[in-house]
Amino acid sequence: MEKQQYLTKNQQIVLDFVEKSSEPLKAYSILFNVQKKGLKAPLQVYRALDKLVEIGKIHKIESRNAFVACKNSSCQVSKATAFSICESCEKVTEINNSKLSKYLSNFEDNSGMRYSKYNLEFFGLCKKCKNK
Amino acid sequence: MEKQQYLTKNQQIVLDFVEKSSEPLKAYSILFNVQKKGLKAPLQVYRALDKLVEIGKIHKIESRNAFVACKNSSCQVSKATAFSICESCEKVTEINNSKLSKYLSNFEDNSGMRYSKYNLEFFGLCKKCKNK
DNA sequence: TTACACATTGTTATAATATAACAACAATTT
DNA sequence: AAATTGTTGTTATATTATAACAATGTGTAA
Repeated sequence: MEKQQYLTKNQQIVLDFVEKSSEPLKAYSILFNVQKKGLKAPLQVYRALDKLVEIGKIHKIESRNAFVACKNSSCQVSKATAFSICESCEKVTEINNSKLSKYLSNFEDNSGMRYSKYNLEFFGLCKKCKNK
Repeated sequence: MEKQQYLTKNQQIVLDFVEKSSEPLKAYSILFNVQKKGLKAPLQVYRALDKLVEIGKIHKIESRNAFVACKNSSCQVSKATAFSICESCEKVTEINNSKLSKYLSNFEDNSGMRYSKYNLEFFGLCKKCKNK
């Protein structure tokens, strides 16, 4: 088989659902919601998510074990991600800041390691929650 | 009770064990290893870990669900953490780079959110694994 | 010093997150 | 068609983490 260019049915179903959501979704919440579409088992969802994360259509919010669709249409691969997370309302936003991504993509320390990927999560209070 | 200044017995046992390790430890691996010291249940370990993470003695590697002792003796609170992770051998190192931490601690985007905390994980191949 | 508040503990049970293993099926290449 | 490889469905199970609650400890203040 050639390198995959189209999404499989399950991947498309999962992606569609995640893209519709305004907030990060848990795997089992996705599962519950796509069961009517035929995905009955956790593995079907996890496999779709794995692939979607790999190709950058979906990002995993590691600190929350949750998944969001990538808002950045040019994002082909999930190799440089940054998010802001409100610790009160749990609102998550993908940060799209070229200065930041340039800074981090070029970051080198004295370990001799060259980094091919990073994930950054910022925490704080969003505007709304700050004013409560 | 006053704000805690000393670690409880369970917290000390868990911290001692994690500090001895050269690699990140999983909660259940910690549990298994401290059972002879009297911590029998997962919750006892998780509670100790929670507190130790809160006070900055231990950091959680979110992408690995694993815990490492903080190598930075001045780290009182776990609010600005950065790690390098080798995707081949899984070696994890805490990055201690004042430029980086200054840059990230002062980072602001246009969301109106001020960040009080961040966690950054870099991925790549360490020196050893690169030369294999 | 007794009583109160409150944090910590131990314990059992269970929830939530994620993967192993394998047989069946589908698509592509040889 | 045979070989190869990837995807699917399925069952079972592993791994990670928390709920609930009674018991115990510890500092503070009446």
